[in-house]
Amino acid sequence: MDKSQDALVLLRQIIRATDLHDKHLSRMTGLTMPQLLTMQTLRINGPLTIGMLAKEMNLAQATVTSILDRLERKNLVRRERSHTDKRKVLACPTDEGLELLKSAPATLQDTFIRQFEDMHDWEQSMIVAALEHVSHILGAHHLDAAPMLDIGALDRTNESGIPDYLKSEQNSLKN
Amino acid sequence: MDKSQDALVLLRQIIRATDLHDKHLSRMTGLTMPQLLTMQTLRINGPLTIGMLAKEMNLAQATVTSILDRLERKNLVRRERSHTDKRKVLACPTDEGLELLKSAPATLQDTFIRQFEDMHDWEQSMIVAALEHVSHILGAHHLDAAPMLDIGALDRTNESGIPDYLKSEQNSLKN
DNA sequence: TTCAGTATTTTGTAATGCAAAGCAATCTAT
DNA sequence: ATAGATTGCTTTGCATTACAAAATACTGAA
Repeated sequence: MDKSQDALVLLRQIIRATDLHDKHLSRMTGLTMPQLLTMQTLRINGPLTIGMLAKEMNLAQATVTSILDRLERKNLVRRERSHTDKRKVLACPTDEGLELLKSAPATLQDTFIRQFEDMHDWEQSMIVAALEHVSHILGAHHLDAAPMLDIGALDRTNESGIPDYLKSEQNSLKN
Repeated sequence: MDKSQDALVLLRQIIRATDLHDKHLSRMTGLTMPQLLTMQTLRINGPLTIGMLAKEMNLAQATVTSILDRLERKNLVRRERSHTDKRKVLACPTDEGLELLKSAPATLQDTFIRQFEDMHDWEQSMIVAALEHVSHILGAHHLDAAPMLDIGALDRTNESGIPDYLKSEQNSLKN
């Protein structure tokens, strides 16, 4: 009958699955979730200033500073001052840090991609279309998101328009 | 071309949107995210023992105890010892607690349901089918999920089978 | 009664998370 | 040039999470 209930339950299942996978990864790597999120964000985006990192992760700068302190102590991240603007500090993942992520158990998106690509072309299209629909309904199509499921937050708003509880500023990318 | 990348980006957008909405709700209600999650869990499930609550939220019992301490101090939750088994303590949302949730801004699922029900029947079916597919791929179809998006975690594993990083015990429901 | 098991709280420690204050570098307008 | 505003990060102080291990309280069975 009520397809909207069905859809909501399925969405919750999906979100929950990624959440549980995150916690699993966290245990495997010995990092806390915020630390893991930080590493993943750096892996995807490359070196970032602390401010950009904080914006990406939707956290206060002070919070990111203390997370980086611990990651640096573990030699997973290195801080490097920008040459062009010495106020800025770049957080760079170390080789050891990247290695840790690589050695982590098969990521959820690996599983997803493998099974997704086994599907018929029309099935793939149907799923993408449906997800687009849902994303639009939730006002999520504005959000800049990396193609990875593992950890639960990249940030950034683009356009105007839809739900207003996302009002971060535009970002200028230049270190 | 690469539809799997598209699908992953869309999924991340969706997950991210619910996360941002959670943080928004958190600010509006003046509760932290774990506190909000606790209240929502109680709203959905009704009074629960501390142990059940912890299992639902995928947290340690000790953690839930301290969260409840603060919610109780705010008069949003009341503790009540079970009569039949005096070891057990039931966490009951107070009227004030339920009121707080009700006065919260329009929930994400309200938006979702409203727009979803405006769609054609075949579109609804397509979306549900696609979500089922995705849920299955992620091994999420086992997860017991309430039909609500607002806050990011209800727990519980059912069957055997798929991804093994969800190994909570079976739950016996009787206070 | 005694004892193993169950349910919760207490204790102790580490990590988040943030606002506000502090500092250093840069920019802007004089 | 240079005072004042701004930007970018860290420090400080505080409240909250989060969890393991120990302590407490109750139950049910031998």
